[in-house]
Parts: sequence; C-alpha cells; structure tokens
Amino acid sequence: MSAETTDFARALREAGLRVTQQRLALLSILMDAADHPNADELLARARGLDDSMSLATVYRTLSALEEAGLIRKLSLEGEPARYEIAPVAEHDHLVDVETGEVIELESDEINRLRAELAAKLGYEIVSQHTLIRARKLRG
Amino acid sequence: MSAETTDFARALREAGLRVTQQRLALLSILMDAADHPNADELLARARGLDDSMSLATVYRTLSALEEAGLIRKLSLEGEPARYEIAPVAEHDHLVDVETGEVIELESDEINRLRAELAAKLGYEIVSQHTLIRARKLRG
DNA sequence: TTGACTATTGCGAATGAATTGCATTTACAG
DNA sequence: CTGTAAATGCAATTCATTCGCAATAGTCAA
Repeated sequence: MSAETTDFARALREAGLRVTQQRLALLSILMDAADHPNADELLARARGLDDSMSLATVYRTLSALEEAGLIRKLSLEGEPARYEIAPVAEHDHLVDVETGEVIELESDEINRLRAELAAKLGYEIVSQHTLIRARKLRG
Repeated sequence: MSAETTDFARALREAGLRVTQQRLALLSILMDAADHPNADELLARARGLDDSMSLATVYRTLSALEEAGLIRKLSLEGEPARYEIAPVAEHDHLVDVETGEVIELESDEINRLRAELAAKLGYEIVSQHTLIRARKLRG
C-alpha cells in the first residue's frame, strides 16, 4: 500500500471508523479527483476498483467521512450533491452557469469579514460557504 | 384592493405573467412573512386565504416568481427550500444551528470582494450567496 | 359584454436523490 | 481463532419536487 493509503487508514481510525475497502476506495478516488464528483459518479469510479460497491454504501460512506471531517459535501441547486476531499484551507466555489464547471475560490479576507459579522451578532461560525454563479466574460 | 395588491399585480404583468389569485396570495403571504417559509408552510398559509390551492401550484408559482425576480429561493442543506420576497439589497444568511432560525446579513463589502474575485478570473457574477451556520455565544 | 385562446390550476401519478430495514459479511479486540 | 458490533449489499421506502392531463380562469379583440 502507498503512503497515501496508509494515511487514509490512520485518518479513519482516528475518527473512530473501521478501515474498509469501500472507505479507502472512496477516499482515494476523491483524493485523485480533479473535479467534484457526485454519488453516482463516485459509484461508477469505485466500481472500477471494487465492482461490488453499492450506491447505499457510497451515501453512507460519504456521510460518515463528512461527519469525520475528511471530506466536504457541496450542495448545489437542482442537482445531486458533489464531494471533495476536505481542503486544508477552507474555500468557496464559483459555478460556471454555462458549463457547470466548479472553480475553487480562496479568500481569507472574505472569511475574516464573515467571522467579524457573525461575532457582532453574538455568534461563532460553525461553517460557512459562499456559492457564486457566474458567466465567463468574452475575452 | 390595497395598494400592495395593486403593486403585485403590476409586477406580475411586467414579468409577462397572468395575475391570478394564487400568485397574489403567495406574494402577499411572502411579503408579510417575518420568517422564511417553505413550500408546505406556504401552502398551509395560502389555504387560509383560498382553501383550494394545491401544492403543485405552490411550487409552480414559486418557480415562476423566482424566475421573474420577485422572490428568492433559499436552498438549505437537508431540508426543503425556503423562500423570501426578493430583497431590495442582496443579503446573505446565517442559520442558527441550534434553533434553525435564519438571520439576514448585509455586507456590501463582502459583495464587492466577491465581484472582484470573480472579475479576476474572467467571470461576471450572475448570483451569489453566502450561507453561514453558526452557534450563539453564551452571553 | 361576449367569446375564443391559451396560460394556469388541481389532482394524482411519477421522478429522482437520498435513506433505511434486514440479512449477510467483515473488521478487529481479546 | 473467535465473538461481536460495525459495515455492507440489496431492495424497498421516503420525501421534496415535477409532470401529464383535463378542467378552469385570465386576457384580449371585437
């Protein structure tokens, strides 16, 4: 097993989860994914590694991994949720309204403003996410 | 009819939509709502005014009104979408993770930062929304 | 006003993402 | 190795939302 696989196993154990083929498969698929796959796409890719995986397991695994903080669920409007490996730094998303492409946005400054805004109201932020729908400008 | 009802009728006509009892009812309910009701709640309230309204009509009307820019759909994680009258100034939302209460946030500054961010990537913003989940700090 | 045209509605059935019950399998502690 | 609870696969279910279709009701022109 590669170093990465070992890391996933440790991460699972630290989260109090058993290390299963299915969980390792989904984690490695998400780690390698350049895009933000949804449950069906994850199932299709996972079956390339282990053709017995079921959709129910994909959903249950994704919930468990999200709860453990290992992955992030990205709920978009009118389409199935997409998933990504939990980013080291939190980031927001920009969806190209024409192509559906998802672009990751960094902005510490925005995060700081939001934290201040919440604090002013007497709240501490649990999670925050900005979703921008945008159209590519003609070059 | 009150001035408000007349305004709604004009708004509908300007959007190229027929002025129906159902649309007026939903618009006035949303205008008066202090909260952010979902489709079921809107149906229940609408039946107080017109007990023949159907859930299908609620959904179809909400889509039409949203498309016309008269209302805004607020998609939350794991629960039915909620709706609000289209605000004069765009704003974001903070959801209290303990009570489910939705608080509206103003931040021109954040909006400006997001527009800049998008422009830098060659995009023009179609819509943008920030959802913060937060916990009330002990006084 | 009246009639005609077509958007809108109500109803029930259908859809589709996500969840669940249950019997079987598997991880892993002892 | 063995026992036990956790995890899985499958099929059935849930629930928000959408759709087909016949009936109704806005709107527009005469």
